[in-house]
Amino acid sequence: MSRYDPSVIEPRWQAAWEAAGAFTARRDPLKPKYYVLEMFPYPSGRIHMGHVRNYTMGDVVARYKSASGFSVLHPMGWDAFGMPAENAAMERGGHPKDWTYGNIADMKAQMKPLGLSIDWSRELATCDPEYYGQQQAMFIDMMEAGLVYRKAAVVNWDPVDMTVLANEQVIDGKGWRSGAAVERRELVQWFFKISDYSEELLGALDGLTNWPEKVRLMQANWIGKSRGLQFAFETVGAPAGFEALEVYTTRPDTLMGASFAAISPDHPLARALEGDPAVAEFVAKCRKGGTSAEEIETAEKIGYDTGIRVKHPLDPNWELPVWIANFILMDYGTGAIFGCPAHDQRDFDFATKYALPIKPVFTADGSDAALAEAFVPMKSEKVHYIRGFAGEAVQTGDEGVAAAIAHAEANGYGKGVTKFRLRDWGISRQRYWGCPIPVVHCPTCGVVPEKKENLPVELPYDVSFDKPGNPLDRHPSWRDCACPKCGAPAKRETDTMDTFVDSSWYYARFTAPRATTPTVAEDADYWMNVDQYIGGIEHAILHLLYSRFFARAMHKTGHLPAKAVEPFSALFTQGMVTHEIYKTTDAAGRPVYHLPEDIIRSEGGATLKDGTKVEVIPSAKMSKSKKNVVDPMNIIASFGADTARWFVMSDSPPERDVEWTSAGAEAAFKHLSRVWSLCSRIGEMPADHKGEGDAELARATARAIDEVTKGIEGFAFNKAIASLYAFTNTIAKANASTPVMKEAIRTLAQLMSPMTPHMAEEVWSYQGGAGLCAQAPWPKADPALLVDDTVTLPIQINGKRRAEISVPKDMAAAEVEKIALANEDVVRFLAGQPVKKIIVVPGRIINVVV
RNA sequence: GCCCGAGUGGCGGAAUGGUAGACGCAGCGGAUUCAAAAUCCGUCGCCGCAAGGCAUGCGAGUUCGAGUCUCGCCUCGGGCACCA
Repeated sequence: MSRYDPSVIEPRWQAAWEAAGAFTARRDPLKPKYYVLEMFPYPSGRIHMGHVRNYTMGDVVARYKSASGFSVLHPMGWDAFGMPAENAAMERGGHPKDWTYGNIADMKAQMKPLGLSIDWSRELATCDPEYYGQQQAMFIDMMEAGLVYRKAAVVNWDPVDMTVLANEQVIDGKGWRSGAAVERRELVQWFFKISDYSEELLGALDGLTNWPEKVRLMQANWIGKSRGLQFAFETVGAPAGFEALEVYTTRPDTLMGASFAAISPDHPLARALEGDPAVAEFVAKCRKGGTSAEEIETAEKIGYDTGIRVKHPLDPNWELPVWIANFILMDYGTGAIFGCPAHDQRDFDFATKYALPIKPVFTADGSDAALAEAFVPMKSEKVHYIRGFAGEAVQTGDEGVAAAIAHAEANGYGKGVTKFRLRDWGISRQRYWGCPIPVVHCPTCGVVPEKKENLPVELPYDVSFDKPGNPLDRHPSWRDCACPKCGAPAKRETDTMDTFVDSSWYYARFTAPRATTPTVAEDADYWMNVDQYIGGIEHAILHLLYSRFFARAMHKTGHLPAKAVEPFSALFTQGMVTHEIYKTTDAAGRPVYHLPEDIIRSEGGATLKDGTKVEVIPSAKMSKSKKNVVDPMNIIASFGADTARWFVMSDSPPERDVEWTSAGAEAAFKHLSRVWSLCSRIGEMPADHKGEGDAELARATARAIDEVTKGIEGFAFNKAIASLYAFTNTIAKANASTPVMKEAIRTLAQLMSPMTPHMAEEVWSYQGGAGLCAQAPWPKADPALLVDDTVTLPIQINGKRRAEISVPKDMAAAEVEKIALANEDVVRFLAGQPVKKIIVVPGRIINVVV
């Protein structure tokens, strides 16, 4: 065995795996199945360290499960539609399709050297007509199932990307991709009725016990269930048709503290009043105040008194003014509220500004003093109701709310309703590079779904990107078609689908990626669900919630079995790969960032190669703009894939961020080299070498198997790797006979194989392992070797460790006590004091209390 | 503001309520070398010559025993948000 040279061994073993078809997923009735999936990448053209970490984690699980006797499905695909392709076409010319498929080829070529155990025969790209045609078929099924509808809606319009964004895609009032300030526009849009499933999507979160608690909580908050009271105020002086004003409140117990009613500037009543120039002016002012968090945060609460009044439901003689207010949202509740300044800070600020009454409903102690700020205790807290109208005078907010709803229902002025924050999913995008919505607009029949035999509705290739907007609208002939119903000339829909639709079912498609239907029952039944899904926390809400909805829709339309409505049985969200940032400033004082490879790191500082001092900024997510990126290809070229894989899995727990350091990468390489030379040394040992350490090494081997197995099972890869370091050191120092040494190093190879599969194969074959290491069964630890005959027990005196003794594992507590008290250190520390109590925890510890 | 999560050596991090700091990095000492790199061996929380003392953000509490459990604070990170 020569020097460790990954550039030689890695391609060799990759070829061997491919020749053996080692990773081809097969439905095997004799084996349990295991489906492991990492969130598929967007084909940007380059892989980054985050990909390496993500796919290595999945690969560790896949290889481990495969060795453990499972029939494993571990596929890979491309989330290939979306705007970067169009942006590239606009910026650099060329065609989105060519750009995308070119990137896929590039990225695949970069992923292959990582030696991932992926079944590439199942590869798919969402921009393949073979894929999106099936998506169109499901869209039509969902239309028939009543899960799709059109409506005119005020949408978030991204003026740069010239497209509509889902609410979920608006971040701080800006488009999530372009970063442009979002405007409001009204368009007719296609929607999925995800809100039909609000209750179910919320309730089913409880069953997702193998999901991070954090993600479940984020989804629950997003769905946002609330219980409250809806009732109508009778209006006085309102225009015709507005005799009643519906309001919704989650605090009906504060009804006696009402001091005004307020409506959103988008409320129909506000619109009806816009004939008044003063109202029109005020409403326009409200709409201008953009939606960015910064603006909202600093925006002053403003209101306009309409002069209309409403009658309090509990006292017809009590009238409240109706204001239009900028802080009332039209799309939550009914777009109208009653304000209770005493118990809501916003209402308090508003009332203070416009001199409206502030009357407490409840207080902490039953007094009725004037308030300096709103009193908003937890609903679970008990308070004294001084203007309550339902239930006990002293009760919790929750009880007060329940009593108020009961009171309203009993007296017929309102009813308890449950509302959700979750809104329907608008999927229309005015873009070219997406899945065409398969419907036709017919002058006589209206909106008609395309016939399934005409699918896929394929994107035309001959389009231009010289103007903003949707190229499909401008295409000379693509829109022209025959009405699927009456055959008359008609026009195609030009909206394409949100790319989140594409990623909402790809996991199901992987079970039968070439089928002529979206899924195949036997395949879906065998492979679903995804047993382990791995990806970034950034998809905690959107992608995962949409997928959960889509799986339900696919079940309803017959494309997935009932057991697959929660498609991801276990979810793991991995942390990012971070790196230090290196900064200098140019003559004009602007920051200049430098790539890690241009930096010379020395003790206490860093310089450029010409000696210029560089400022080192603490580790942050790798980003092109900060230039703190390490190209996986460079790492593979200098150290090999196994080193990159080993490093990203070591040190940090997988859910936490890992900092990439060149020292760490070199350390990983050094360790692999050490394993390599250890393997050589053992290979050169004479076959008849005898040593004294056989039993000891056998025990260490068993312990390593046990620890690494537990580490992988528990997603504690860093701990598995720590055990492997320790085991390597043990073997290196061991003096055992040749067969035991060989057994140990072969076991080491197997235990390392999920992380460093190429090195593992090389060691395995060199030490006479049968077949491929990748196909060898996972080693089992002999339970008898996991327990030691003697144990070392620390002895504490009053909780402080003072001595330790070594006793046989099964020694009776009384006997242990005797030995402990006779120990010379113990005697010395006790100094004759009487022992009050002695606690012996078998196999763990002894504590002497004086 | 609300909801989560986390604070352990110089650093990344280990630790079913039971010997705090596994494993790795960096550091230090040594071997090898003409020398260096590489490699190997040893050492490595802080104070102290030592005995020993002090140490898991801070302060209490529960316990024979607390990094771990409870309560109150502080700091940092993440998510949500004029959501009625």
